[in-house]
Amino acid sequence: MPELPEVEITRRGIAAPLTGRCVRAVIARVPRLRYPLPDDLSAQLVGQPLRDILRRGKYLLLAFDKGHLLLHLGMSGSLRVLQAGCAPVAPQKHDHFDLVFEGATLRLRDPRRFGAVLWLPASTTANGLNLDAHPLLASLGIEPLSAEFTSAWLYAATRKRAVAIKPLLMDSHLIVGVGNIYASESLFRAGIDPRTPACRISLRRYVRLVEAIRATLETAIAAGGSSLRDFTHADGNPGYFQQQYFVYGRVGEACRICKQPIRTLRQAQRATFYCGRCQRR
DNA sequence: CCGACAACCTGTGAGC
DNA sequence: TGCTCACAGGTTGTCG
Repeated sequence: MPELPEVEITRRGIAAPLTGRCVRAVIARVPRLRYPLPDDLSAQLVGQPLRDILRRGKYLLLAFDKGHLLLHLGMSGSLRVLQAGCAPVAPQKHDHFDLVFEGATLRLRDPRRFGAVLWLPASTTANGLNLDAHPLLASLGIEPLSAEFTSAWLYAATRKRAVAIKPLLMDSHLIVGVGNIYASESLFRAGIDPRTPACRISLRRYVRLVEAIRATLETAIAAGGSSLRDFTHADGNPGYFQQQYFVYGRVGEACRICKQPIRTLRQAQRATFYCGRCQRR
């Protein structure tokens, strides 16, 4: 499920009720997700107050004095907060991991188990601040909502890339957080055919693409922000939202701009959706 | 370095 | 109803 907007919405949704609370217990029900779960999490976390929750790409980083707990939601992961005051909620089949705080529990559900829970001790994160020292974070690309993400940067970064622009947008070593849905949506907004080789796109068109990526992500965050309260509902779904997509999942339906049917194709084994009239090479 | 592909895992919906 | 298949919002590792 989660691309950058969903992860950011999750971050905000769980930070509000959990920041400042102390960890009481760690409950791991399944020994491995994408990687084996660390076996000493209780020793590291119990008694520690949660200082902050950061996001880098699609990774969430729960900051404690002794290090960071890294969470990734993979394809199917979600987090929610169970308030201690409410009736206890029995863990379901795919509820693999609980972080029990004083007064509330953070619960990770992930049916496909492509997600991750890792412990990054402060000692290996170079004075506790430089998270980029961890191999999973070290090779991550630019944050698309940062000031550094500009058309000039993207143009320069793509001069020698013959690959089609759509799979390139999804390459987290170049840009983080843009997944299969928002890559298609951004290219539609920018009027660019998803098959266009990245090196053949002009600076002018990259100006439009960078604006489109920002608008797409920010619109999605804004749409999800209205459902933040769901993160603390006892049995609600954790704040993901129905959004009006321009092209994603709309094969055969009329383009919202020109009424031509939306088309689909496969790129890098992923479905791409686009409008053949509104988007050009 | 670049690009293409398989792999990880479970659930769901379509078609027979 | 039950089977099989294709596909699902991510990332890594391997190969040429």
